[in-house]
Amino acid sequence: MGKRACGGKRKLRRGLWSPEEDEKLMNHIVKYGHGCWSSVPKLAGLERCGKSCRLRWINYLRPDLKRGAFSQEEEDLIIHLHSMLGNKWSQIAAQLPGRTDNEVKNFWNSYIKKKLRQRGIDPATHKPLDEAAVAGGGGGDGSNRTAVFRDAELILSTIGGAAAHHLPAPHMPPPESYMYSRCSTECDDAADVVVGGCISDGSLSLSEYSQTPGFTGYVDADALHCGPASAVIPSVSSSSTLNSMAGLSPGAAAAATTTTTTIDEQSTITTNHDLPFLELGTMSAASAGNDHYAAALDELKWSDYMFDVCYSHQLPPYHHGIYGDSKDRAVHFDAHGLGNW
DNA sequence: AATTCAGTCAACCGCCCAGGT
DNA sequence: TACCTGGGCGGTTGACTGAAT
Repeated sequence: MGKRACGGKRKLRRGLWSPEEDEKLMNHIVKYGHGCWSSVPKLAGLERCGKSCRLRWINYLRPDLKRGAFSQEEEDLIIHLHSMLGNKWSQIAAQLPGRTDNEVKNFWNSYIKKKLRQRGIDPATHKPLDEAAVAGGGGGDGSNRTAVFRDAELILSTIGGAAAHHLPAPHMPPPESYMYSRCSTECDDAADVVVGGCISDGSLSLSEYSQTPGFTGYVDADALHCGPASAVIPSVSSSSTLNSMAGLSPGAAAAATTTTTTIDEQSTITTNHDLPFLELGTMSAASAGNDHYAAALDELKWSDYMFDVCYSHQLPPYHHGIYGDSKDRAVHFDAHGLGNW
């Protein structure tokens, strides 16, 4: 099985994308949508394979990307989700608006993994390292995640600071903002797991992970394979949702990301997925004085800049150079068809 | 100033899965 | 039912960059 890597007979370009290629791809998708990815390169006049175009779009050109530094809340959420899902980067990223699976994966591998190890936690199992070793060398697939993970405790004991108190210690009752819903199937491996201070008595899903007034992270119940009783919570970071939003204007898309979703018969939660740049700005405002957020703001890259400016001035994006970063790769895009967003 | 090293991140590769024929 | 194709995902690689020596 398995297909050949893209390329085939044609000699296709590989490696880093040039600004010109980005422009071609962006203009094409803005005008026509991506449709069938394999036809995109031809239609867009690119000597790339469809896969490469898709990846470039999803990981870099997509207008809803947040970029910039991960916030403490995002980091906490990633750790929690990883303890439940393992290396399901796409599912984890789906709960982090504006983040891509690649970004989350890189962040995990380059930063969180190391941080957990330094704290004596096996990043694969979320157990103490010595315990993980006894358990049989720690199996790197995360399949043995079900016994004990104390990320909340870890975070509380290590980061101090603003975000820590938003996570309950394992012995503390959860704040009201934590809402759990029972799921019917496929969550058995979560049995007896300590999650944010609650020990479930069986199937468990963390349906809302609300930590700060300015930040709400969501666990897509479907992403947790928690059965049909759970509702799907839209996430603007998922590519499927992005596709569905392709027909919306930015304003409409922003509006569309504010939804009310019924989780089960007892619980109703209101999601408030602001667009990424707005969210980051909100977090920053809510966390004034927190250097972490200040740093995050400082590291805003082109997408944040571009969309901030465009939305706030009711302008279509891409009138501004999209490469607002230090690489100084100014490119201007054709604004036609942006009503499609 | 030059070199080495480590960290980050964009991109590719190979596999799996779903849908169509 | 078997095969084919496209989309998607996770793992890995390699270029780039900044810090350390």
